[in-house]
Amino acid sequence: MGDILTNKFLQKAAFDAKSVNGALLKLGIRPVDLTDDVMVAAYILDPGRTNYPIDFLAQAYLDTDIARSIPDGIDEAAFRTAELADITARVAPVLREKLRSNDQERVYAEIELPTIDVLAEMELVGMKVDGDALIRFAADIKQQLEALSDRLFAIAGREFNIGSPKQVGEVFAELNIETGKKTATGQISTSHDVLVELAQTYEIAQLIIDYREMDKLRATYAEALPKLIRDDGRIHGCLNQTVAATGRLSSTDPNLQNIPVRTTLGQEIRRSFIPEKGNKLISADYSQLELRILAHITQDAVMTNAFRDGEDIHANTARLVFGATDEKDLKEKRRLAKIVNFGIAYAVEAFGLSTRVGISRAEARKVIDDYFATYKGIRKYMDDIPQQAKRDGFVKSLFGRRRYFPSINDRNFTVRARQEREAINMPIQGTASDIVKIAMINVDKALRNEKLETKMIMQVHDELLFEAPVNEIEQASAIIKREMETAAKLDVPLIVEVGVGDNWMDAK
DNA sequence: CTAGTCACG
DNA sequence: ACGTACGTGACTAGG
Ligand SMILES: [Mg+2]
Repeated sequence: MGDILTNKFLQKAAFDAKSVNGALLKLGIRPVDLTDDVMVAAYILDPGRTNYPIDFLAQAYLDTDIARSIPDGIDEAAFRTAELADITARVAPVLREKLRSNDQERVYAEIELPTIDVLAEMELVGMKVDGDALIRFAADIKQQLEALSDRLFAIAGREFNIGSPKQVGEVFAELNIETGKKTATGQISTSHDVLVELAQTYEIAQLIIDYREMDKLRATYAEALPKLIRDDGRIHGCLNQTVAATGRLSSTDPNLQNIPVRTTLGQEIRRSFIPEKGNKLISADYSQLELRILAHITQDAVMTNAFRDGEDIHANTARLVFGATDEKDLKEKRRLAKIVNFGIAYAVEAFGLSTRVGISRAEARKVIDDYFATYKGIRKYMDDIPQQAKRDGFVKSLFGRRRYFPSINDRNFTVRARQEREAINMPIQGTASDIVKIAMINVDKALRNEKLETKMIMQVHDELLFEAPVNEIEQASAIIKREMETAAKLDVPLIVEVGVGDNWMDAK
């Protein structure tokens, strides 16, 4: 077996190679050098599926079914394992040929396959978490929640389950508080946006906002995470490579890509992610990655030059599009520009922009028109991509990653418009995913070449997080920054900001 | 199991 | 005139 796995002249295909090599890695055995992962290959061919079970691969690519029953006298687990190996070996060349004819061999072989072992290693290393700090935080929050409950019940004139949107809506009705907005099922909406509006007039709305924030932190993080800390003091979550339709990774069990960072209270959670004694955390994140990619893809001269000149892109937009002049003017217009710059990558319309910025629809319409008048290349892109998707059925990232849009010609306006927005966003988000994966592969390799102990421990879409011995910090930081900034050569520079700290918050 | 909500990029 | 910003995952309530 060992001879087969280490024989360089044999082609070896796996189904879910991260599980295979992760298990080996855990035993201290070097990962197998695999020529194929059929699950990942199927994901690259069509990343829009929810999963890629072996039954599907057999059916779709070999036109066969897996056995409906186990032959007499054969152990079920043994049979299914052999069958999995058989189908994997047979389907691998079929998938390879499809990748080749799609011109996707490089994204598969040079990005996705090398990413697998990097992810396996990251999962194995895990993240150290201060469980006691989280438990203390949870206890503290719980007291505050009880105090808040009492105030809420006093205002409502009765007790109710604050965690139930339905009951919150009922309380609002009893107090004659009009929210205006309804949910998809006709219920009164009590979402954050609605509550912020109501908070202008009603104290209860602000209290519910506060309650929700604290309860979220309590349940999802402060109480959940300590239970997941293993004997080594670390959390070993899963990084999924075949889930997101755009090429991004996803994180589960637990999700470590949505650790709070925005609110002061939430930042306490982030502070509980710490290095081992003698180590520090290094956080490296791309500055404006998606906007830089948008500039590159659209070849918009104005935005491209702004990035080349090292401009503050939002301030630049504020001046060029919205005519900001003096400092005071700039501050407000920069805020608007930032929201528009983000929204553009999601194909925001006047309606969406108006509610986000707090201006009228007519004003929002003018803002978007002015934006496109300045960034003409971006307007062209917004027109071209949906056409491309309608013509080809898919769009692709800079590195050949595809996403299909089967409903982009739907007769239903809403369905069609949604797919058009998804199509507009995909090359941007998809290319960002490509670049970050390339960076992960290259950083990992460079750290190994230099024989450093520094370990990559998390990826959060445009950020890589590392744990490094203190004596390696300078060298590792330089390697990380260099490899991330040179992961792709675009017509605009890629800029990475590196921070070091004794917890995830302070490393920012 | 689905809906509603909210944490992140 | 339609519905209205992309991509995720987890928790709670309620059926
Ligand atoms: Mg960033």
